[in-house]
Amino acid sequence: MEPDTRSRILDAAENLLVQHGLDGTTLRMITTEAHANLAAVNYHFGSKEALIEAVFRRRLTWLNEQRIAALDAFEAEAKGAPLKPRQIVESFFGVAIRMAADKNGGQTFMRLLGRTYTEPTDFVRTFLAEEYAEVIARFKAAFFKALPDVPQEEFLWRFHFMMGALSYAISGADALRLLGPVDDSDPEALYTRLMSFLIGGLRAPLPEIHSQPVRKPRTKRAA
Amino acid sequence: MEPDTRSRILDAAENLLVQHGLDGTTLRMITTEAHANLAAVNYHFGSKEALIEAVFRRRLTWLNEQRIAALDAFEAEAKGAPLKPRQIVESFFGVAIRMAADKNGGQTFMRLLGRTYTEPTDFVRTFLAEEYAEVIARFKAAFFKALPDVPQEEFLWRFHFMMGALSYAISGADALRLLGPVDDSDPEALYTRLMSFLIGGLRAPLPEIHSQPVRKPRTKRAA
DNA sequence: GTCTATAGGGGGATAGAC
DNA sequence: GTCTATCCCCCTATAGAC
Repeated sequence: MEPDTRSRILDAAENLLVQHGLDGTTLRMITTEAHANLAAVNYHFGSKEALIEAVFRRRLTWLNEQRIAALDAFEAEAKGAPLKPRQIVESFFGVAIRMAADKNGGQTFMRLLGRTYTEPTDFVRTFLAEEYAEVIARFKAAFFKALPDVPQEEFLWRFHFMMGALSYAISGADALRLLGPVDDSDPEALYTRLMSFLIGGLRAPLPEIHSQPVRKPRTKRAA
Repeated sequence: MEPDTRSRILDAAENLLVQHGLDGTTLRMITTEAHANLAAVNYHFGSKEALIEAVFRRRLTWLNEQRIAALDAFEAEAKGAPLKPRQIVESFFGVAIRMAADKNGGQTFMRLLGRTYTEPTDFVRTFLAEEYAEVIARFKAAFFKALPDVPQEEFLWRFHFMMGALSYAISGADALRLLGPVDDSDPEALYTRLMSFLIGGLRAPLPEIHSQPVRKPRTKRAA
């Protein structure tokens, strides 16, 4: 058992949030599992929302630092030349998959993070945007430099699709089991599989988008 | 406004569920938005869970019928020959993207479906498994026939990753906006982009998985 | 079929003793 | 820092009038 109440509450909240979601997890569930008193949450964190924010920040800050460190290392090695797409993908998604393989909470946390992107809760989105601002800027720049032939908008979509694949790779094990019996116990295999898929998607032939060539002229608004 | 109370409740529930999740949506919110009485939900559906199930089944049954119809059409045309991967992907994911472009509820529903896969609520998973059983069997068979060189386990993972990309394509618009300003208003462009990405991922070079070569002998269970 | 009213339980937050 | 006790709110579900 953790030494201090605060840490025990964070761990319990992480575990319960991934199972029951933000609204489905109650302070009573959390304090019971943490062997703490109900009032302890408000004493240590101030409110349920503040506790949830602390759960995310605890590991997300570290994750994004790792991502930037990985990118820094590749860029130092490249001495100003563009990175290979594989290196950028590795820096962003590889680090995440490796964290997801860490039984010491990382696994739980990454599942929580994965399901949170599709749950648009306002206060969560606000601090996620904060936490991600720097890492997103760095990776966009690296990708644009590495793939100058890919239109920026196209790349943003592909990055988004890649996030979806990552999310399911980590937190969609239940959906996966809908498909049939599979072995999801080997993180190394998962890493290899996902990287292969992501790079295949990223480097797919560019589609021709026959979109409206120009934004439609602004007409009177419909009622 | 819809003619009957029952339909109004279903529509209101769909809208609210996608925004607030299963636990975050209350019967009061639903009946208020539907201009119905609080007791109407229990009269028409029996319980909150039964209402949620009705919301899913109303459109999911139709969606999966469309998927199977699309596959049937391609298979009739192929006269027993394996389909092209592109045709199978089109049948499964193309139909979904097209439903997601339908403003008449399909859009909302597909976003709801996308976020539900990563929310493992027991009673939802139960009826989703039911609704998907047939379509999954059909598509697995078609894929295995089309790509006999891809190991089945590898394919299941790729299918799973593709589901993740689809989910984000449809319901992750908020996460996408974290990345920067993008135009997500053109469903045709989204369709083209996603298909290109999915097929790139599906046809990526097979990774070498250095997993434990044989299932470990069954040892005594740990405590 | 639709309403009002209410039962019965559980939620987050806090006051105040220790 | 940690506890008990409690406030006040909102939840789902249902009984019973219309």
